[in-house]
Amino acid sequence: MQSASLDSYDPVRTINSGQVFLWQRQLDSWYGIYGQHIVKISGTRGIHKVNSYPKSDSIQSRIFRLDDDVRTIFAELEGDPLIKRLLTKYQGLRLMRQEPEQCLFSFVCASNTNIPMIRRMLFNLARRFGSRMALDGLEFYSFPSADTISKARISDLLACGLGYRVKAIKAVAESIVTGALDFRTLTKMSYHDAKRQLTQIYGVGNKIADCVLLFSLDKLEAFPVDVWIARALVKNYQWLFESKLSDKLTPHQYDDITDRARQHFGRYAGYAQQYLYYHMRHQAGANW
DNA sequence: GTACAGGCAGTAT
DNA sequence: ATACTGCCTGTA
Repeated sequence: MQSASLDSYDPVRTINSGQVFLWQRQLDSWYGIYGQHIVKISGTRGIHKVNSYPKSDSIQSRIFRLDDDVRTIFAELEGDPLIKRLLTKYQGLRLMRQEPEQCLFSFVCASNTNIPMIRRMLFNLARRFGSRMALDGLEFYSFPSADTISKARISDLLACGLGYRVKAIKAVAESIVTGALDFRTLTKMSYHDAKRQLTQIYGVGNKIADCVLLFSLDKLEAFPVDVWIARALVKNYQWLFESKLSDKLTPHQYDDITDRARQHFGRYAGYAQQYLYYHMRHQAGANW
C-alpha cells in the first residue's frame, strides 16, 4: 500500500511547494500561468483533474514530470534516511517542469526578496505586458515574452515593483532576443556547461542558474542552495561538510556545498532538494 | 525608525 | 580567493 502509492502524485501539493509563483486559488480550483497557457486543477479529496487552456493533452504530463521514472529516482534517494522519511511523509510531491523563459524571469525577480513580493512582481508583469485571457468568468494574463520585455520602458518595469532587478530583467530579455541564450541548446548541454552559460548573464548567479537548470532545463542533478536549503543542511547534514556551515554563503562555499550535495544524493539530487525545501517550509508553517 | 526577505555585482583587501 | 557593501520594495 505504502510503496504502491509512492509513485502517486499530488498536483496541489506540488504547486504549493513554493517553486512556482503564478498560481492562485479561485472558485475551489487552482489556476496557474504557464507561459501562454492557463493550467487549471479542479477536484477534491485528493482526486484532481488537470486541464489547460488553450487545450493541450500533453501539458499535465509535461509540467508535473509524469515522464520521470520516480520509482527508480526514489529508490536511489532512499539511501538517505531523512529523504526516505520525507518521501513517505510528503507523498505525491513532485518536481515541476516550468516554462524556461518564465522560470528564468521568475527567479531573477526572486533575488533578495520574499515569496509574496515575487508573486506581486510577476503578476504585475503579466497584467501589464501579458495578453488577457478569460476562463470560468475569471481574468488571467499570459506571461510576457522576452521580446515584449526587451522593448518595455524602464519606468513601466519599475512600476511593477521590480526595483533594482530591472537591469537584470533587461539583460535576460536581451540575451534571449539576440539568441545568445537558447534554452533548447542549454537543455542538450551538460549541467556544468549550461550553468556556465547562464551565469554569464548579468544578474544571474549560482543560485538562480541552478533553479532554472533544475526547474526548467531537466538537469535533475542541480541542487539549488537558498537560505532554506542551507538551513536544512546545517541542521541535518553538518557531517557532510568539513568546515562548519552557516546559512550565509560565499560563492566558493556555494560551489562546495552543491558539489558535496550532488555527490551525496546522486544524479537526482534535485528531487532531494525539493523534498528538503518542502520540509523546511512545512516545518516553518509556511502557507504563502 | 529599522530589520529583514528564497542573491547578486562591485569594490577593496 | 575572500570579505564587505549596497540595493528596490513592502511588511512587521
